[in-house]
Amino acid sequence: MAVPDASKVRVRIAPSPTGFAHLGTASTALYNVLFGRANGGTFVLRIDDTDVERNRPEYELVIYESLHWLGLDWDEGPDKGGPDGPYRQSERLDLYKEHAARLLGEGKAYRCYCTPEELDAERKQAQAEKRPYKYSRRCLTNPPSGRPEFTVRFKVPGGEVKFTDMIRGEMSFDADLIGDFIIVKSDGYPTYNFASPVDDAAMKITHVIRGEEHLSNTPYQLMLVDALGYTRPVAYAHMPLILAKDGAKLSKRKHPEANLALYREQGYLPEALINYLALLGWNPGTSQEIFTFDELLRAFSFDRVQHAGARFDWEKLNWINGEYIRRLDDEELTRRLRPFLPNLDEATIRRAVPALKTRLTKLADAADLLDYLWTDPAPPELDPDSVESIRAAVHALNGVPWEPEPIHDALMQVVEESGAKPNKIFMPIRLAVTGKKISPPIDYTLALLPQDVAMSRLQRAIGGPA
RNA sequence: GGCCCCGUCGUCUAGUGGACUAGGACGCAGCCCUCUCAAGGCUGAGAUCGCGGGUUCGAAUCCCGCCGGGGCUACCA
Repeated sequence: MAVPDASKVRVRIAPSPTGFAHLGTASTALYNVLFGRANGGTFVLRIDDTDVERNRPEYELVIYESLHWLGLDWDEGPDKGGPDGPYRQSERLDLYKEHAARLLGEGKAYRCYCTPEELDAERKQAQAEKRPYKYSRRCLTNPPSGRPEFTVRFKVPGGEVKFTDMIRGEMSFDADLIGDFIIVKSDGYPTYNFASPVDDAAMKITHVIRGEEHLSNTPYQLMLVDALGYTRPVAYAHMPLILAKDGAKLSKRKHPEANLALYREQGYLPEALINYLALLGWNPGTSQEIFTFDELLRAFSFDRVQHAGARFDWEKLNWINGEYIRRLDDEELTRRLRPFLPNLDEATIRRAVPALKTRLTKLADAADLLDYLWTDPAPPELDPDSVESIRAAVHALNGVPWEPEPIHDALMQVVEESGAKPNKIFMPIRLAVTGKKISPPIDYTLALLPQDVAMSRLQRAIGGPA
């Protein structure tokens, strides 16, 4: 979508450090970066830490790490600074207080002394009478006295609130249905719907790109923007939600796949995750599935973003990740595999890489495939034929140069002499050496092991020297 | 309950009134390749386009109603 005016595009994400970094944060960040970069804009990271109860400073670091890992770097943020800092809402309290005071002074907001219990009772009664709930405005006309604690409520002007959503088009909400809502909590902190538009305005955010859960928050925020005399953002974009397999919104509690750290631990490539996330809720209109970041940048546009939530699907992610792994050159795969194979030296990993490449859906799988290199498998139960096969193999392998090709030739000799199918000979060897029925081709499997180790495992399997 | 968003193969989706016997991808099944497992190649199954009414010569596409899912309705964001 074209940018309507000449002013510099500024986008932002505003995660809350209330738990591990969320998949949705990555997705929102991606779309912000895609739109921001394509329009030569600035990407701002703001930390929305106004929930004193749930905030934890260490989670802020987790957010940084996850975003860096994905390559979604920001231009301004708490750690980098920038012209519109500070970028942590907990450090901008004075700003919100000023704005609240202004609203109070102009009669656009008022103090509310109602207790949570009283509010709850109001709400319950409305529900019992089957009438839509709106705050009664008791404290606007007739506030109780002698109560030290108060919140600040915005006096909702009502009317129709319209705005442009780059995905859904022209939106319109009836603000007469919205009750006076709280903008400053009794602890002095602003609520989300107050701090967010104030900061977006102060930070000159031109395009607000966020999850769909904020669609109905937008009229709240726009009324505040208007009341404060700020100019509204040029446009919004409310992205479809990422749903869990069961169709529910991805929650940190119920769905482990919401945790961004999981993908790094499992060995998903950041570029593969990005690719998958881009395709969740957006499509290029062509059959292309694999994109470099630059291709994404060029292809992305909000008018091809889906309106409905999309379910997260491990299978598709696995396939994309496998595609990316297969496209890595051997050197690069070796490098990326290193943290996942702490028991192996780099040379061994490098030798294993060609066989690994087509067998990995994620890097962590490599350990399952190669663990026979650092752990002795239990000797297998073998029938007499298998014992015979291994005995013949031990003879044939004796003194053979320890490389896949000579090993292969020697073993094929055994196969031919036995007149049996190759599998009859190879499977017992595989079992004896790896303890598993599945491995890369037997010659590679053997060659990766030091010759003496391989030979002793074979001998042990047949109960002594051949 | 009220307001808002949404509804095409199991999943992600193409589709904007006739080229739709509804296309692609993942997954699934079969075959080929093959020492096992993958990767790769080929083939196939899989969608009464949520349901019911309209409009039209003609509807997945337009209109209405219903149903279903999700979001907001918090001193969470």
